[in-house]
Amino acid sequence: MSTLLANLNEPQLAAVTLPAEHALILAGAGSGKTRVLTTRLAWLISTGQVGPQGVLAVTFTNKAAREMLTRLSAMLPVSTRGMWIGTFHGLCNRMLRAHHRDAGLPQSFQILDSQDQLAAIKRLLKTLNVDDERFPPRNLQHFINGAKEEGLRPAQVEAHDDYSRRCVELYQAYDDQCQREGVVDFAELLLRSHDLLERNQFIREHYQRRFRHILVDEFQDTNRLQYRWLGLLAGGGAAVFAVGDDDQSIYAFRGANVANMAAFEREYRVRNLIKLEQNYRSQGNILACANTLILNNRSRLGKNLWTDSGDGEPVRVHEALDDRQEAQWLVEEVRGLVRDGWARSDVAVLYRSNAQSRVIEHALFSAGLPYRVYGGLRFFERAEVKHALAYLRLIENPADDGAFLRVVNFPTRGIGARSLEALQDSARGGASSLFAAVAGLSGAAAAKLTAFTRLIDGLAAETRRLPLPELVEQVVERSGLAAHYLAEKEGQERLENLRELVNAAAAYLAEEGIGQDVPAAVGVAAAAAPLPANLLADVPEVLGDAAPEAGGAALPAMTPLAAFLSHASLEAGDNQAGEGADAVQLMTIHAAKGLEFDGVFVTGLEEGLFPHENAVTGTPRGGVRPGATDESGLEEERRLMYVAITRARQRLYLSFAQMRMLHGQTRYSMRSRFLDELPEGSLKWLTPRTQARAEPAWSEGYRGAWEGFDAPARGGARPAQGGAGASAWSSSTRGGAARGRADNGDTGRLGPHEQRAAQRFDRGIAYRVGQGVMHARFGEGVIVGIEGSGDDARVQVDFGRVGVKWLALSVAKLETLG
DNA sequence: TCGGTTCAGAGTATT
DNA sequence: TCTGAACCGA
Repeated sequence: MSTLLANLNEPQLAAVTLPAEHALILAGAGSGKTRVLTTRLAWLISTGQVGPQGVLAVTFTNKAAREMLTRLSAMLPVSTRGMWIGTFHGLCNRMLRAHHRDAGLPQSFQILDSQDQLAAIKRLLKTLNVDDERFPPRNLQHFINGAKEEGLRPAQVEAHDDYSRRCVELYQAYDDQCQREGVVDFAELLLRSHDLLERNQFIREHYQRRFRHILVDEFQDTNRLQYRWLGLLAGGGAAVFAVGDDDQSIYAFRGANVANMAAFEREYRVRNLIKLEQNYRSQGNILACANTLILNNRSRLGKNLWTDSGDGEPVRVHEALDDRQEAQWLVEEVRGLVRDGWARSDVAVLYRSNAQSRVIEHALFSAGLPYRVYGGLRFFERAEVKHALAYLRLIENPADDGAFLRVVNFPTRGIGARSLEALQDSARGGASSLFAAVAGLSGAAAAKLTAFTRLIDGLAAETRRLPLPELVEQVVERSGLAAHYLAEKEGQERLENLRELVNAAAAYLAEEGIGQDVPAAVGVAAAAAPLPANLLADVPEVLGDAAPEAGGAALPAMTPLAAFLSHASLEAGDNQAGEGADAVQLMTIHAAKGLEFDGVFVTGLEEGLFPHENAVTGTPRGGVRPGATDESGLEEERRLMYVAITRARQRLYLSFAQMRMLHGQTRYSMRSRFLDELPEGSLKWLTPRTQARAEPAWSEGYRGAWEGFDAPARGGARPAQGGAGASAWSSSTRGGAARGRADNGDTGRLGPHEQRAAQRFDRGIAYRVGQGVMHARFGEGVIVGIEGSGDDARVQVDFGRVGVKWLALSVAKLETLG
């Protein structure tokens, strides 16, 4: 015990040892959140307040769940097997497996990942002859998932017009299709589990009695449905211990509802609110930047990070001419760090959007610096792996039409579109699965299709006695997949991935504690083999309550194969590229959340990119509203910046470029407003700090500037679309009231940005960004930047094909146009 | 049925 | 500019 609680700081200790009541822990970045969570768990158990079976701990990612399990077993001499620690989806899956009948699901229902779901929707639209131009599958997927995450079944979705009525119909048809085929999507796992708890008093009370303590990680990321799910579980008096950080809420776009934190505090009458503000990760200047920046957000619960490790180095800021130069500079800095003895893997390069990685990769590659890009295709998402899984799914559940269509003609068996159309017609007529409909078919196509179903039947029968890894191996061989990739020129890697799938099956069994000698296709309980503890350990207990006389042997059990398939859906695996190597780490800021590095580069700090244009204008969410600003979107971007900054332990670089290739066109942007929200004293500019920022291109001011501006006849002279990133502080300075020439210093109700811009204007340069000009030698151009004043004044002009030039006004002869 | 061409779209993402 | 998906011809 003493070792368990040793070295906790005061608020950490207070949180860990709170009484069995609801609590909200506001855990700042790097404040030891995971430690508090796991130590709380360990403390509750080791003090005998609750047994390992009496707690439920839920996370968002498998990684976080694994970490919690690992740390917990290091702290406690207790087997974590069978404990309810996992992701929302994993735990819901577990619950649905245990009560599949009550949940209205077949014993071995399969889980659709996003890819599968989209395919299912496309298939549905085709079957129903729906115009997929009017109802794009992606939109429908979004609509369906959105509804489910709000806890809404089709009947409960409000539809006020024909279009949304049709969407609701399609939602219903999609759910029917899933039900027919015995599959559930990710959102359905949660919703089904929620509905089960809500409707079935017996099951609900069982779990309410069982879980006395509910611990939730990353509470700021919960959506409404997850909040309600927790509510049902906690309804019997469990103590909810919610840990989160509203300042790190960066997933609103995928349904996260930060308001759940405030709602929790209110609805659960939380009396224990603890803030963890001591940061053990970053040095002072870095924290000062984070703290000062986030003060610009209005909607916060409020928190201020501190450290006792000193100021450390200043935060370095670099301005580059363009994206390539930014990357080049970065490469030089990294080289310097490596020379100084840094490991490359201690350095991370962060960016707002994936597209930005290309230029950086190019520069790193050219310099021979090893790097690793996070994200991308993961193991179980690979085409060849999905193909193999589709065969396995058919063995487990022949009604899975999605799996059927995926592999019926892969490798090719001469089964073309026409045969499949005939089959689909027949299946529709008989309301049966495609697999079942094959039997009723006649003609030339029938023979080939029958050969396919025989293959599957044969595999199912002959592999029934085999342990899972051997089953997988057999399927890879006899499906023809192995031969197919062997014959393919570039099939080597795919073949290796298929071999890896066999290993993954073996590893899965080992992890779940299922004996390797258990036949894969035979129900685990029926075979009297050890239960896959994580999946079924509590079933007897549940059924024991329901029907004390029912013995465990009568249990409907899931096969190791079915269990492995759901594992494959729920955990997509890593993208293995370059793992373990000493390489510079490249990733989006989103992907960096939760990680930390000695050195961090945050790149592309430009208006339009970061904060991202769409977030600021509220597009496409909420429709295109040019010129509008979206405060909540901007605040989320700022939190993203906060996350980025707080990844760094020791050294932080912030960089931006004056122009950047975007969508094939050169874009000019102002530096990000976030840079101007950092405390000057904590920064060190590596390049001269230029003057004021202007309003971003898409703002009110942008339109003001371009109105009345006649684009030069030669299209090339006009900056690329949205190009006058540096446009128009001239008009925006007056809050958009009077347009045109800025001629006074009325800065009364202006924000800091506008004020600075207005001051700049007072210095009396008669040019403005966005202004068309004519140069004797370079021709027509557009001003994209202004610097200095008086005799030192320079303007940056885009002359289209001629290029972008800085011109000193005292030297260059410019004529204004328009 | 494959392979080339064309076209649109290009923000962040876990399960 | 670059990518992925859809489409058409052999």
